[in-house]
Amino acid sequence: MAEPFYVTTPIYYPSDRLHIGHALTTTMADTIARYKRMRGYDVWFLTGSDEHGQKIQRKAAEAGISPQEYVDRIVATFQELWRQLGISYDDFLRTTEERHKKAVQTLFRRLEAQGDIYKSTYHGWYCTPCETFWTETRLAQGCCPDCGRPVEKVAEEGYFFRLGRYADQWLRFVEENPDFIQPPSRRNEMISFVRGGLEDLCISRTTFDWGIPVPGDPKHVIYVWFDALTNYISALGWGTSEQEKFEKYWPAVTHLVGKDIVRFHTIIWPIMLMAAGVAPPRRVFGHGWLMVSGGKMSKSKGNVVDPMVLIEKYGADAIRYFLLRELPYGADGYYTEEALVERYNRDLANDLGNLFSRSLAMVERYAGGVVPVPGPATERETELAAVVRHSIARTEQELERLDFAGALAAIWEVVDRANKYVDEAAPWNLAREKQTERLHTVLYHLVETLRVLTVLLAPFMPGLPPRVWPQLGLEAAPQLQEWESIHRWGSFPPGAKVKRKAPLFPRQEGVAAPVAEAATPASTVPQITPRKEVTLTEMATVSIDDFARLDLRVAEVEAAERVAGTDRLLKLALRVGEEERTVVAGIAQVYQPEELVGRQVVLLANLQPAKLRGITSQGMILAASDGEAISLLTVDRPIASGSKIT
RNA sequence: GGCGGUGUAGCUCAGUUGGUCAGAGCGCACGGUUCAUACCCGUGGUGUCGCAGGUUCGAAUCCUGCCACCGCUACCA
Repeated sequence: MAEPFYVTTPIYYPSDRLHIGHALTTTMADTIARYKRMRGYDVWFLTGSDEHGQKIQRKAAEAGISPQEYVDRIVATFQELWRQLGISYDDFLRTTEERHKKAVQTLFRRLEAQGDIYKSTYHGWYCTPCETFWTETRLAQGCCPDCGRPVEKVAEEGYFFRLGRYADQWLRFVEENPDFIQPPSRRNEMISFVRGGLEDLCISRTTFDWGIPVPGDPKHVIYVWFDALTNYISALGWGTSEQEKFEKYWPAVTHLVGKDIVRFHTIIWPIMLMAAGVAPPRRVFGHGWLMVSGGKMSKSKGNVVDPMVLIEKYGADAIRYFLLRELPYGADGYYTEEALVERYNRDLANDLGNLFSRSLAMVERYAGGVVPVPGPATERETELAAVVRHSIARTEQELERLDFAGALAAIWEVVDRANKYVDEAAPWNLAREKQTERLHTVLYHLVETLRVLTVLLAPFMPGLPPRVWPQLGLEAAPQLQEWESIHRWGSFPPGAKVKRKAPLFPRQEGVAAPVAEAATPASTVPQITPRKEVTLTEMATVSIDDFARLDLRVAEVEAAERVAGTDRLLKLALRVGEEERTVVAGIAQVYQPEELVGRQVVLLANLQPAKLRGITSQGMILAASDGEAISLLTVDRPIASGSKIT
């Protein structure tokens, strides 16, 4: 019986599109889910959407549609983002689903029947300009502590959950389970919060009706946290006649949440469960925020970063890598596009991608593309193997504690060591001196290192292995792609045919380097500087060899159509000699599809394929642009399709 | 206001119980190499370890005070 592992993200609120911060939590969850699957766990990965509440109701009304229709539309964008990011969730729970509503009502009835829920009146202080509730204790001379203006006393009839009754039980639980709340700094905060005394929690509202009705009192709807948190068990079938999933996966759960909602997950949620006689979750991890210019992302600050745009530009793997690499354990990280490009170029292009590139190039050049039989290992190989072994152990450790940045740092120990190994072993010298056995030993250890790296990186960058295995000639050897196999150093089968292809992560050129600011204070969030236009004089010169690396071809447009939902993109079917290519081009504002058919255009044929709007674009059509006008490059007189441009 | 935390090279940060603990990565400078995506490898400098006292043979590491910054302080998705 495989050990169960259940991982969840928060269910996101579909009042708006998701931003890069949501992608962070979900990417973390996906990475740990993929890792645990590779380790043989029986994994269940849940995400979803929290669809009730006043804000949704209001937004839907503004849009002139029903709340359900409104959330249906937004949730579709969620699911599209997760698809593009490669999120491998097993279930997507929507709180408007019957299965969820039933579970919430069952839980409500149960707690009410045992006296843990009662009807009373909610009192609080409300600052109308700030739209914020305050408790008595936090008021500054009876006024709003934020703006100093007077506050209003508000009272509303509501149902209350007896949180306070369980404070001691909670403290005992947390004491007996020191790893329950992570990181420890959050744990301490929560403990001191509970020690300060727990008040009962108001869990219903009467001011709107887009929600789950209170059983037997439909004037009230069940409010936010009682509704939302229950998703973690309603999705497993809790409280129904079909709750095998609940029995299997609960409470072996890891809840991943942002630091802003740690309290709800570590205090309210476990107490709801305790009251219901259900075991509390095993682990709640509160990660930091991804900060952007101006602090936390928010629509009003206008600093929201759309992950979809970044995925189109840099690829899902690169975005996942950045998100996972940039947040030190439990702390905040900082996003700027420059930081993203710098990470990308340094870690992915220069170090990792280039290691694959140079290694495979040498196997092709010095061994005819066939992985050779290694000779006896020397101290160099022993040391390389030791670094690999250490890195694997550390990666596993860091992943268990959800330190993704630490795990990636551990993996890069191998990347760095392997690059150094190439330099020390200098295969080009061995080839020149005809030290064939030694040369074969080095090449073998290089490809074995690439294999291990690919397995290690699979949970982080799921798009990588499918691109790498064919290059290593291992696409038909699934057992060598498994996690367990990397514990057996030297498993790479000699005789495999490698096939070097385009760089895995081509360098991102043309984005302005970060402006060197003198002594930026540590507390200052880096500013996002607009992308700089590169002028002629600023471009570095290239050699004729650099130019020769571009495979430019004449292609004929066979068909063209607009890409639905965009106003700039055209999908083109091209004939390049004998070959057919699909290319997406951003020229729809200037060119009509029908005027392009039959024309000859210039194609950059060996550009790394990219997905645009879900369509894989296999190359790029060249065009001139002065910022507004666009003019396609074409040939001066007709010539055979597929002709090379030199 | 209350509770907790942080302050170490230009930047981001490691530094268990006090004695090679003054470090890593990035950036910068110089050198090497040519397999590779102008990439990789090596070498190097800078720090009064927030400030001021104290304990100790000895403190970045313990104690006190001060300064600065951050987190939590309930019904907000």
